[in-house]
Amino acid sequence: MTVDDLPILPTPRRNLTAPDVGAAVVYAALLADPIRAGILRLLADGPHCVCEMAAALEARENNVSNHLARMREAGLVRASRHTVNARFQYYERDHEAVAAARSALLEVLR
Amino acid sequence: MTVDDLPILPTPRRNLTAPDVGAAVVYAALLADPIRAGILRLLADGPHCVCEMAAALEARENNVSNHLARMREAGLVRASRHTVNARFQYYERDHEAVAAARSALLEVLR
DNA sequence: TTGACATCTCAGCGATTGGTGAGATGTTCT
DNA sequence: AGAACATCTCACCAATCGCTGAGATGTCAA
Repeated sequence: MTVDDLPILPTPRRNLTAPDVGAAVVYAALLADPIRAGILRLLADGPHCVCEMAAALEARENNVSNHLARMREAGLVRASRHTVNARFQYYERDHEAVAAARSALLEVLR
Repeated sequence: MTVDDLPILPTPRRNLTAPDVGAAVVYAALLADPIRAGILRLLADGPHCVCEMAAALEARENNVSNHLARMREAGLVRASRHTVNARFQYYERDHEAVAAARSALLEVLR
């Protein structure tokens, strides 16, 4: 559909309902940072500890930890200490939350 | 896969390659605002003029116009005056750019 | 136990961002 | 031509955001 397919003498429709994009905006804001997006991309291939991700992303560990805290609160990732070497905190994605993010964003870009 | 499926005595892999999330971050930043996300969602159903979208989103027209300018520069939307009533500037999505945004974001959330 | 390592938390700062107001351009109608 | 309308641009301000540094907690190894 191009613009010229519109009805002749268009009168702006001023009573359109506002789309609900709240969830999509929240998830997009989380993805809108190279470190957070990099973390999510890394975790797509399986769990990683903080120092692994910091090295891969060339960022400082406390910085990565800060971003992980935000994504943890948003429910996108989950942390658990490894049972053998508890010094490392391993992060993994919450697949349900990631699926929710995916569908919320696809709803906007549909 | 859960964390306990990891190899015993894990040694952090510090030589992982950094994923390229540049495009996804740019598109996510554009979606990370209720007005811009609302615009994209509205345009999914066909072209709209600025005043229509401003009314639907309950935002001021110059504010909507500002956001449209950013999305225009990013190539996500395109504007053209209606041939009959040239007072209205009709916006439509650039389907190729939207598809690029979709695949960049899905690559991160894969 | 001591030291090294991995992670977390948080205050502070510089940078970026979104909304606003005002003014300018272009279009339609009378 | 003049008035009303639709849109655009831009400087300004307040709010938000990301990075840093410092200090604290917890874990392992010597």
